[in-house]
Amino acid sequence: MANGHSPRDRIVYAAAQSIRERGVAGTALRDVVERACAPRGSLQHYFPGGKDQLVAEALAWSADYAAAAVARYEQQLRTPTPGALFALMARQWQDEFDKRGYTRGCPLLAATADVAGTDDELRATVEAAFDAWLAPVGAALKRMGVPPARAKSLAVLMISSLEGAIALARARADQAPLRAVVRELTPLLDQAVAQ
Amino acid sequence: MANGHSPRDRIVYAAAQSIRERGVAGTALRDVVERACAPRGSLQHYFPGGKDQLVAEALAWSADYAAAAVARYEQQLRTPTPGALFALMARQWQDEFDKRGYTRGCPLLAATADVAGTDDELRATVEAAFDAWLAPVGAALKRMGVPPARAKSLAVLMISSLEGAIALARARADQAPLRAVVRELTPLLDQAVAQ
DNA sequence: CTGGCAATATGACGTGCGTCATAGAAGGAC
DNA sequence: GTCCTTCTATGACGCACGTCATATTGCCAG
Repeated sequence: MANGHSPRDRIVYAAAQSIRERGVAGTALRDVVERACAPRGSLQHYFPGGKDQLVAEALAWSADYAAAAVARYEQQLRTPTPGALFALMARQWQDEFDKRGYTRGCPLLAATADVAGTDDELRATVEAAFDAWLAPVGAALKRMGVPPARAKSLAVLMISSLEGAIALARARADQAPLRAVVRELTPLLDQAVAQ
Repeated sequence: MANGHSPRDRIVYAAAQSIRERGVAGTALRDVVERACAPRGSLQHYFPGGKDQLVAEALAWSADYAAAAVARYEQQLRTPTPGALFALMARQWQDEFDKRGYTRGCPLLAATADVAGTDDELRATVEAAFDAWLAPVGAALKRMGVPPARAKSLAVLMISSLEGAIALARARADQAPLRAVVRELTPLLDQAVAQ
């Protein structure tokens, strides 16, 4: 963990990973700095806003990461279709579960479940994070030939199904939900280009 | 809250509601008994297994509730099709958000996000809860004419999309994700009967 | 060399948590 | 009545948490 990044970046990253595992309420700052191989004193120095600030930055980082991944997937595709993009997004999670088990989910979903109902400020942060992820998906769909009017709602469908399938996969410790969602959704997604 | 049910039942119910709002880690037992208008001493009497037992029972209760709701929806439908069933399931959440705001989500999803990665015993409980919800959906699809081979994966798609859309709706404090998912998924679901 | 600022180190404080110990009330069985 | 089981009441314990106060280091500008 004590790699080339700055202590501050490592703390944000470690916070994001902890949220993925245990949720926001279950994330302890002492544990985060330890994982980040960072000094405890750095917490109050880099994040004077306390836990809220750190969580907000972790979520923003996660959203940027997801958005960058979407852009990467789009470039990788030889035949760029919505279904293929969705399959690649799901593929990433299957690989994650393969390699590291089912301990980690999506930080945005975890934050939503934990604090969307009680902390409106953090809720707005999560909303912005989801938007930063949905936007590139919708844009990619348009470039693939999906009518602009449908691109947004198809992006919502993709993210919703993916998030739900990730959760189901974790709960069952089985990738089958991810495979099922991809299999069932691919025809619908690719059909949206044809018309 | 001090209605006709027994103190024990009220505690389980209040625990489920608290999990929906704040997640498992964010749920405090002192707060649960207070909401349930139940004596604190009842906690250690009815739930000698501590918080884990209470959470497990709350999740099991939630799953039973969801399963019963599915059965009710199927009966309500004049023209029973998969799309209409899904629309009704989503409709319930839109009404919930309308009446009570976006404070409460799905307890199963919250439990998955919080503890699926750390507590395998509770993870198994969540898995059982999801199965108890998926089973009646799959059975209903079969009765509507969906080929048995597809019924299960379509049920997974429905639950996944619904869960994800609920989360997105909470994060954005907006029902649009639920509407989008229903709109996009209805043709696909109803098409599964025709063939 | 030295002043000053960024960064780190470390201990303490108060709070809220799950849990436990122990005692008391309620009410039927006999 | 008395006894026993079920349920309730209440305080305390230990621990982990977020936060704060306060030193101390490292380092570069002047």
